[in-house]
Amino acid sequence: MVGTAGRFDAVSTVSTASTISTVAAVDTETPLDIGEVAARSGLAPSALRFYEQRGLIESTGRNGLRRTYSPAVLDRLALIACARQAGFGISEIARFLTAGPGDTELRRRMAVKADELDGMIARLVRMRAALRHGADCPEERLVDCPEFMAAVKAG
Amino acid sequence: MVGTAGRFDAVSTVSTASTISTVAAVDTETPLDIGEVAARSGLAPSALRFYEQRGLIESTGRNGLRRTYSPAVLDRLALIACARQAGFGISEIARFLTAGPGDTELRRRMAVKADELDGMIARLVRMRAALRHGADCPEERLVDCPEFMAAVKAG
DNA sequence: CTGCGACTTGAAGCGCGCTTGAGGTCAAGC
DNA sequence: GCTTGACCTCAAGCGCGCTTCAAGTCGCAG
Repeated sequence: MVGTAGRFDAVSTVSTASTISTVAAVDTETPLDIGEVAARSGLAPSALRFYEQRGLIESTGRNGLRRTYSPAVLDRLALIACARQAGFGISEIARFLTAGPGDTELRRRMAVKADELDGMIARLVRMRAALRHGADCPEERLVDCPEFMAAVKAG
Repeated sequence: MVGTAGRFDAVSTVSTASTISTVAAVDTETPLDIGEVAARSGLAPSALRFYEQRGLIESTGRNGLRRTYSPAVLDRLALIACARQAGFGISEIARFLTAGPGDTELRRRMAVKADELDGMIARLVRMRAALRHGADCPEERLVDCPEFMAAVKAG
């Protein structure tokens, strides 16, 4: 159940309601219900509820008791996923997402974070080089390969 | 207590015993006791014990009942930190570190991981761009800034 | 020789990011 | 109309990566 990730199962909602657009253009109006969003984002409904509870996303309404979301939430989820992978915590992301106009403090912290990302990216690039080298390095134990270790040390 | 990270407090061990080397060249022989390693790596002794228990590092002996480590462990810890930041789990890192000669399966997985890092690095780079832009974007709410959102979507 | 303080062990605890369970509600298909 | 099944809420649980606790041991300064 868990391993079997998001499969499409409620595409009907979208395809039935198109009376306006010419082709199959991406609908930015019709609300998606949580199942759809889950399927498209690859996240579990429980995760979406969790995010909503934490203020990362918001539902635009209900269909019965099912949450419905604006299609725009998908972009937002992409952003969240991106930020998560960059090492941001949930509450931190929430702060970024709810950033007001005069929130100079937060903007400053964003710049700081960007600088941190510099270092992180550099480390990841070295890690990647190390892995690539390690993948076909003839050395017995990887740890004994100077090139492998060097890739990590530098920086 | 916790916030007050590793401060030097056992440097005596090293400085007292130097009868050999000419200058203050980095000693690759004299074992470091756990406090030293903790101070130099920025990790807590408990974390070092934890890593040892999980097979990520190994102590070379004891000084009384204190663990002692080869200075080489510092490189290894750097590698581990790097790998951790790249999203590797502890047990996964252990497998990489204990890689044997004929472990082709593991080498293949390293290549896969390297490819995953490609995507990850790309996302981080985009995240960085988004943060840099967001840091001085005049838009009211960051989420409303098309350039900010675009930085995340692409890719 | 006596403290002191940083280490030792093993087990329990914590924060984070969700997931799972119990018990319930609703919309749609038969 | 009734069943089905995906959602609902709220609370508890889980895996990961360490940290903390309790009780004990040791090396070194005074």
